[in-house]
Amino acid sequence: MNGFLGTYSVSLDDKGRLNVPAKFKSLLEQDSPQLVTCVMDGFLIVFPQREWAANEEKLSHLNAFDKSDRNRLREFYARATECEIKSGKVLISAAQREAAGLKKEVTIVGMSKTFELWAPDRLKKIPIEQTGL
Amino acid sequence: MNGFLGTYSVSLDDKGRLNVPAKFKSLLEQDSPQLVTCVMDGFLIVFPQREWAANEEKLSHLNAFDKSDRNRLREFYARATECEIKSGKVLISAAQREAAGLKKEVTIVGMSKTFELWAPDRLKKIPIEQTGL
DNA sequence: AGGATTGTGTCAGAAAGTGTCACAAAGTGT
DNA sequence: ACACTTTGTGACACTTTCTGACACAATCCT
Repeated sequence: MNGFLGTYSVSLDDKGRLNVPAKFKSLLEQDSPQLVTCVMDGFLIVFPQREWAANEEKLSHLNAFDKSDRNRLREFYARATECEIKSGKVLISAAQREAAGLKKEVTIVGMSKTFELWAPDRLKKIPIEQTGL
Repeated sequence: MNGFLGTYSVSLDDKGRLNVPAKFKSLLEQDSPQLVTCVMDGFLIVFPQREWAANEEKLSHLNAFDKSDRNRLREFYARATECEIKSGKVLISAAQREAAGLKKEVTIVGMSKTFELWAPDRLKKIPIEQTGL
């Protein structure tokens, strides 16, 4: 597999753990069990560790002692949580589940380098724009 | 873990001690139990000992006999307090709690090399669009 | 010195996170 | 279509972490 592709429907277990689909799991295992989940506008993005680091890189020019730079850095870091695949599952923290409106059912959408976690009803509301396809 | 990430909500105990989240604790223990807390603009920054030293390094070019440089140095040092993780907890002095408006509930925000302590009501959310994410 | 205040260690119960397993469902090969 | 393999679900027991409290030590004040 070349990247995360497709849409999957999975369910969280009683403790809020996500069972990573087998296809994604095999991709991740080549890398490392480390992931970073990041709250976006109503959904979560899951970055493999390496991919996260690449994004972090882009912020390296910001100055942590400048007030507005610091605010931007904070937004970035505060939304993120480092987590790990354990026994094939990833625990999504209560706060992040809350932020993304995740209950039991979760829709996973592959986005090549990353993938997204959606509450099914939120995803349905996103109109399909012209993709140029 | 590669850095402090994420947002945690913790509570101070009856003596104003902060229970450091386990994920941060494991990061700190690789380093040392020494920390420096520094009052910023309405919140506190917590530096692991080593990170504090690195910042201090950056200030070393300032001239202690220059009036405005000296003012900057004073600001930096005067606001800081050295403290230590003891039995997994860090005592935040009454003065610093006061300055940051910390009562019982505290929001911890990871900032990679450092982390911040906020009174929940002071920490405002910035809409995603303005963050450049 | 005596009493108040502040700081420290510890512990029990609650809450949150983890490993494992049996079964169900889905996918595969013949 | 069948048996077999892989994947996903739900549950349970267990471990770790967090909270709130208490007892005690150190410090400060008068």
